[in-house]
Amino acid sequence: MNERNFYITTPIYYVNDKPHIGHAYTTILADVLARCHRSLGEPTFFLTGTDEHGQKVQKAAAARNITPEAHCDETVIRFQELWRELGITNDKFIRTTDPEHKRVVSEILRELYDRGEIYKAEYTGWYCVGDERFFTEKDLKEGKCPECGRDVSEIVESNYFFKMGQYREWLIDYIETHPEFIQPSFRANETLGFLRKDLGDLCISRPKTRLAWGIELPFDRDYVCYVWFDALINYISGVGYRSDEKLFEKWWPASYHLIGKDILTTHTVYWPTMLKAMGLPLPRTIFAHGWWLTGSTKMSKSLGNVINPMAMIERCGVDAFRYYLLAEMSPGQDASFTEENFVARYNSDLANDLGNLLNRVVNMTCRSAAGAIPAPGESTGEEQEFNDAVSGAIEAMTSAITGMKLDQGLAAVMNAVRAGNRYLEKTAPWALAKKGETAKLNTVLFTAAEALRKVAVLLMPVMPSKMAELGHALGYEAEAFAALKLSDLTRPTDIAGRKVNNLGGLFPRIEVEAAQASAPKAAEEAVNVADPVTIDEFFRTQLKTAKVLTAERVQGADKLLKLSIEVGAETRQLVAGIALYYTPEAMVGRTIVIVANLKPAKIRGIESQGMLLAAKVGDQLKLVTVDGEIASGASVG
RNA sequence: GGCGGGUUAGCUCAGUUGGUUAGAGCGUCGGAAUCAUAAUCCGCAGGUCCACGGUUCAAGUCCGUGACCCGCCA
Repeated sequence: MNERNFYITTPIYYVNDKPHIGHAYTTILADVLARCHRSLGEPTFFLTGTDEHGQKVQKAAAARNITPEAHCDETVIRFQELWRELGITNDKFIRTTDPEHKRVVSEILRELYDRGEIYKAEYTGWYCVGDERFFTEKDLKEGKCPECGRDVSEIVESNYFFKMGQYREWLIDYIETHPEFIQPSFRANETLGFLRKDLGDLCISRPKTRLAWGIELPFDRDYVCYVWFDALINYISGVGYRSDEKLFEKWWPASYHLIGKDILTTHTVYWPTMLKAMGLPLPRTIFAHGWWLTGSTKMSKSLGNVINPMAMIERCGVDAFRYYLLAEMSPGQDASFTEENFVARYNSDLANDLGNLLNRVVNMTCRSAAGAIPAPGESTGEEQEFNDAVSGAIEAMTSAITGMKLDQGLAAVMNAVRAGNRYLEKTAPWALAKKGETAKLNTVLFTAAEALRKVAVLLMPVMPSKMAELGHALGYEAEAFAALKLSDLTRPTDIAGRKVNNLGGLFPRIEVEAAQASAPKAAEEAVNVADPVTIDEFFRTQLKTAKVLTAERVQGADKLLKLSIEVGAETRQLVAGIALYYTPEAMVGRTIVIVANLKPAKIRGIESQGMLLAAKVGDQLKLVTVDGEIASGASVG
């Protein structure tokens, strides 16, 4: 491998999973690093993809009554579309169902088997029929299934094992002598801790009777290859191992395997020993990043607090999302994702500092320099100070890329941007224009514009399309600007004389009023428990769901809406005092909750056959509704 | 229970091999300015650097003990 070639991978994601912020973060981080290294002029290869075999896919496909292949073909699109949306520039998307990958896995299995690295053994385990899962003695909790607590049955099964244990000493030594191999270093410690206990052999098969959806073992057609042995090989099959040796020579060993900390052991123990057995060199660095947390809880599907990346993008744009993820997490540590935090950082860094600086420069150039960036006059200490901050940012960003500290690099860039705003305050070009000090004015406008150009190049890997817009604002053709590299920043600039374009706000501020309204203070009224109702009393009130068919304002009453609603088979009329909070149009089609056995009453001469439920605090009112689709007339309680 | 890491301004965190008044960003407050997305700039806010003990001329920075938190493993 050429030292200057950069090959980076993400894990291959389980195709049956729904993409979430964890997938998005790893992939964006890999993308930014890939773009950075391209920007440094290094040949770069970026691989991502999907892991498509296994029980869950088999089950999901069966449930849909389609083949696993068809299921994968459909679900893989979710990842591919998201990556397109996020501007991911992977050079290849590998799927473990690719014929090429399957052939390579099969060949490797055959070779290792022939060389005695893989053997067959019988072992006893426990099977939970309900979960359809196999457990070892150690997994069990008090003799029961650790997942569901039900009884398990003992079964004897034969499987194939990879002789992983024999490489224990070698791997310990390798990790100890290669501090860059596992990053951050405390993850290397964890791996060593794991290795200090005994290291067993790795079960790499499943009998087809239990799992049919997988790569068949070439030496025993009754078995398929199990999970990791199949999946990990993507890192080499994706760059031509056993299919295009020249390509493989070019890229292997990988510069980085980016992973989440949950799959540390598989990557720092299974994978290196597999490579050792194959006689291949190990990747230079396996980097495990942390989790995104909401509050202090791990993001996970089962906890239902997953932030949908797509939803965030709609709100703020892809580039800002990418910037936030990179600026906020110091790689390796966990980080919290909160909307408040996101808005604060967006407004502060992108809107107030960077976007505003660009706007100031463009506006003044239009007003005081006929819309073209002027050639500079003489420089003074003020220019020097600002330029130093920009140079510092270039230096910091460059070393941040190789040191995997992009958050720090971005901080240095923002520091330069702030220096830019400071520079304008000090030199006050608006005052220079009034006084007619053209030479100094030209110097200031030029210096600021040129600094922005450099900043844009530094931020391009993180925010490619926004920085393209910035380039356009400074009068560059899109393609020419996108082609600018970090390594070009030492060359003389060609910015003087360019016609600027007023974009009218590169990063519009996100106003927080909406966010505040959606998170009102808790009601202060205390609940009176001194006089409780019995359950029978409570159920004298019949609550039912109802669907709003029509809605109109009541003449002469600005607070009232007249609704016709469907309650099961019957249609009723209802008058509700919600007109200040809901328009008639907003009501139609909604499912609401009503008191169905309320004594009818006349309101403004109109009979109301029931009452709808709503929550009220202060000057806010929200309808009580149900969590999803349900027929009208359903009882609530 | 074993191993490892953490506890620094209201919040999020930096603090190299121990050494002058412990830093940044955000937030709060006061002021300036008006080219700009009510954005910007300046200033202030006095944090027992978890606690106790120790080493040292000198400790947030090394050692010990304890408390709390976290990670990996069992």
